[in-house]
Amino acid sequence: MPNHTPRPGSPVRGSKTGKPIMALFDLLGRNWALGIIWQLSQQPMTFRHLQDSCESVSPSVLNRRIKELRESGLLERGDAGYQLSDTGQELFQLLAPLGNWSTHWAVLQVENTTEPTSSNT
Amino acid sequence: MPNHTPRPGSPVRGSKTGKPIMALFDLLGRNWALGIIWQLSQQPMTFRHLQDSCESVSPSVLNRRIKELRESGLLERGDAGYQLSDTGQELFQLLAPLGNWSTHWAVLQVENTTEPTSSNT
DNA sequence: CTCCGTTGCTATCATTTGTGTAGCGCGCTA
DNA sequence: TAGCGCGCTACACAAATGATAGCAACGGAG
Repeated sequence: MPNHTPRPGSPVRGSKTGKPIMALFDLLGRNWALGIIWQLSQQPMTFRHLQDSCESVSPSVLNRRIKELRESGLLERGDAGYQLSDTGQELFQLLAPLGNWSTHWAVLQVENTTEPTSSNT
Repeated sequence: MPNHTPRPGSPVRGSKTGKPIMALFDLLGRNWALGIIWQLSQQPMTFRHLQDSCESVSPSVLNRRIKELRESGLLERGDAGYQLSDTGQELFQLLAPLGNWSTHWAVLQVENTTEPTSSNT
């Protein structure tokens, strides 16, 4: 079982030091992890609803991410399904600005895409 | 070549809508992407130096991440090697708080690890 | 009770991604 | 010329992910 939830203090994928920030990056740097947190920040969701929100995430991966996020204390089960824990809410507060920034970034990307050569009329 | 740099506005891994936030999450949710940004935020680095900073990243992956981050406008080449672009700096400003929070999170994790049963004195 | 739909979740397997190692071509210095 | 470090590539193997099918449990309707 080479796949384990990254924990600060213990070696993680690519980091033997276990620096908290690296453990966090290992946890969040897995497919759909950030997306799941993002979706759950809006409202608690059932497993299947979460699956629908993340358009095409397979149940195997979703289940793995949920398990990891639960073990990391970011996510928990409630009456309405899965939801962010207090810790998860804290994290989301830090992540939230990425929403606006990403649209700003999108504009820059489109500019660079539509204007490969920029120094003319 | 199924591996392409996620761009806002075009379908990304797991998101056909191409919502900017999802494209960003797709980009950052790849192994070492966040770590590379984190390392480069401290100082520009050469390819090999970056490889050492990220303890065991293989050159193939590092090269891929660099290419993706460059195409995304977050990273560029300078005299001292690779460095964050202005856009990349912007992003890092938003990510920076994660550094402190991750240590806070680490404390919570350790508490839960050392006290598996919590409902006593 | 059976039937039906929904739930969370697992099993399986093909595809994609990452790892680890070796090494190339280049430019520089001596 | 030889030696060095540079960015980067090639290759084979391991790991993670994607996609699909399906199970057991629960609740409500009949």
